[in-house]
Amino acid sequence: MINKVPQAAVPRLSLYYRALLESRGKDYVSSDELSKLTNFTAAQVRRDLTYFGQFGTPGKGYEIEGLKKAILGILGTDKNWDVALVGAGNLGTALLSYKGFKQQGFKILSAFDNDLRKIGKTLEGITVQDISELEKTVSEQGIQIAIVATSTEGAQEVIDTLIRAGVKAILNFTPIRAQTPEEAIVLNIDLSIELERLAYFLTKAKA
Amino acid sequence: MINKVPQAAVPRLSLYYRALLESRGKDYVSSDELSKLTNFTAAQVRRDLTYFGQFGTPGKGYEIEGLKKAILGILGTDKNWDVALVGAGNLGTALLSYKGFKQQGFKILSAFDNDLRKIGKTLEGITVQDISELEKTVSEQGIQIAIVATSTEGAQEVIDTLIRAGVKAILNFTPIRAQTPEEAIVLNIDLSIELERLAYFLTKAKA
DNA sequence: TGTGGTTTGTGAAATGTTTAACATGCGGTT
DNA sequence: AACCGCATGTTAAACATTTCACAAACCACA
Repeated sequence: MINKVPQAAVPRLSLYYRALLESRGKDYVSSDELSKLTNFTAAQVRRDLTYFGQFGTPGKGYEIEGLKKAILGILGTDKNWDVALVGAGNLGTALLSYKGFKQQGFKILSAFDNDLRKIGKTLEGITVQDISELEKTVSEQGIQIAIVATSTEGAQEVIDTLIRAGVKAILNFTPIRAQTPEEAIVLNIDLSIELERLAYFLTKAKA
Repeated sequence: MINKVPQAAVPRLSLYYRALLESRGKDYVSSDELSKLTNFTAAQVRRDLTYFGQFGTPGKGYEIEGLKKAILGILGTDKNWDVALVGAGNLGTALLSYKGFKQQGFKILSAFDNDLRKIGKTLEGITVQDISELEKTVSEQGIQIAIVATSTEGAQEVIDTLIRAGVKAILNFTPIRAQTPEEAIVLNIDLSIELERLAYFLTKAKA
């Protein structure tokens, strides 16, 4: 592939996949139909898919089962992924019980906290371990994905430890912007910033 | 202002603000220093700020207190915003106790659920109300921002109700992509999609 | 008042992404 | 086997965003 894939195309792929799940009973779906299901333009649907290969048949559209498998393969969600959770507070607990993860092949395998009141507790079948065991456990289990839902204070250190343990991809719910090596990725979910974007929208709308 | 503001500039503004908070003790800060604090380029810092006005002094930089106030005004976080929370499950409860919101002037004023076991409970000083009261309460209280942390099933209906009640900005944690009128905004926080982006990164890295 | 050092604000270029438009290719039909 | 209709894949244009590079502006100091 010569062309680079726009970052935004990847989450769109996830949405196309969801749309395909809704198209049961049919064999083929056109970019036009996917467009209506996802609210992206038909041209964008076709363009996005061609970033990754040629999946359609002119005159017919995309064979649904084949395209589903192809997208799973591209995203890597045809495999199961083990995930470590750091921080078993309110948010961490909520994430542990979030149903959507398991559905797409993500399994939280171990959870960690530094709060003695939480360590040893079992939530959703996972026993919360002392954070001092983080590096050893994660590296032994070969976990590559981690979710950080700790307080802000220890977050950079937690992320450093995760990287040392071999984690390559992190979903970070703390407001810090961590420094990480090139070969790792951190996606930040920053709730305050999202609310501020909403406030900006409301403020601007009035002006 | 002739030039349109890129969508991505707004969250960067939030990050500049945070960087300014860390620059205590100084009066002025340069785009170069802000660049180092935020990992954006100095040119981007300057460009972003000029989307909203002229805040700097050539040769000196940006006066910190003035710039802080300016950003607060732009984002609308100089005011307090009341927020409604729909869905008092694990995630909703976690959001209720999330400290970062209050800090930036967002206050969850009321919470709703359709589960009889949750209705009437008081969490963080907020009593969970029956979702049937959603439209009336939210419209009476004049709330403009809502967080949706319900299950997938009722989500579109919840969002429709919020819009009817006058809500203009929604932070949506469910995986649905809601249809809303032009004058409203919905920001989607889709945890499965974020994990899938991570899986894509890991899968691609190997290839 | 003039000069030097510094940093902004901004045209212009470079880069990246989306949309438009259509030639190409495929399947079905006669 | 040839034709028709349809939807893909792709080329080119349009649009959007970021980076570059420098003139203009300001301050400090002599």
